[in-house]
Amino acid sequence: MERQTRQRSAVLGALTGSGQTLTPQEICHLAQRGVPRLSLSTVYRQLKQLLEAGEVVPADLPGQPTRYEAVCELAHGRADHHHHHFHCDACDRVYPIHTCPGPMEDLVPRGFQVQRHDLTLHGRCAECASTGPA
Amino acid sequence: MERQTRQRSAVLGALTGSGQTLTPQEICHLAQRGVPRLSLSTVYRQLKQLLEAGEVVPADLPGQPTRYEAVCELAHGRADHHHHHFHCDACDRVYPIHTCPGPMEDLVPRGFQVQRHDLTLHGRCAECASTGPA
DNA sequence: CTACGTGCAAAAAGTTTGCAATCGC
DNA sequence: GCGATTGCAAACTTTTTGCACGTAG
Repeated sequence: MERQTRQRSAVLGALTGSGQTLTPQEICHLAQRGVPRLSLSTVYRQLKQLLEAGEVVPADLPGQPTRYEAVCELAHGRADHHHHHFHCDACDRVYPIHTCPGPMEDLVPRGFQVQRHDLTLHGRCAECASTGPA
Repeated sequence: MERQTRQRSAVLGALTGSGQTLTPQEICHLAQRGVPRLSLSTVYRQLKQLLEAGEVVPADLPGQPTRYEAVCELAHGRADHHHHHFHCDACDRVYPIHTCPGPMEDLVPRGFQVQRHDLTLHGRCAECASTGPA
């Protein structure tokens, strides 16, 4: 069903090309390098389709606008790869964390069923930590 | 500086009274039982003051509107008590988790400095798990 | 009495949708 | 050519702000 439009490849290209976890705004700016008249609505619409197609996954960090990341770049080729995020408070970039502290079932009271967990680390990335160790 | 207004106690009362983690909307509805003409703006303004006063802490769950919780009820009396959250996908309630999987420094690449982490568990709470085990 | 707090309405920010024009297939 | 996709503008949601009135101290 999905048509191959310039906008679609520009959106996906912005994500895979950056190898990062981006907000819709950032995606729009990046993708406009290839398609100048690209609108933010189209970015949202394409993101929705790409989500359903499993080519992109959302990364909802607490207290921030939803970001998106390309599956192929960040998930090492596995569509369902479980990973977490590191948010640099200094440069506001988001890095994938491919390790996990392990099962969480023990943390909850009796009777609770844990199906999923999100972990977000905050701090300073290597670059910002070395630049200005505030 | 902070004045003791009916609105202020209604907002704080809604949080402490419920013992839950609530959205500003929920707080407003609850608090309007005592102050019917309470406006949502005032809820936000009081929440901001209560945050600064350390009587309330925000709980930003990924992909959801920000919720707030009263410190005294949920943090066992310690203003800086570190805790996490369990979100029930069925009833949409949020429960505090007072345990923690432990230090997270090992998860990040060399050079990264971890200062903080947020953990959100998702699943079904005891009540919903027993009611209808979907 | 005076200044902070309140309610309302409007604004800002992020996201979704309606619609006519466009473009892939 | 047909129908999905696009761009624009308007709607919607969550949160913030401007302003005149109310009220605590």
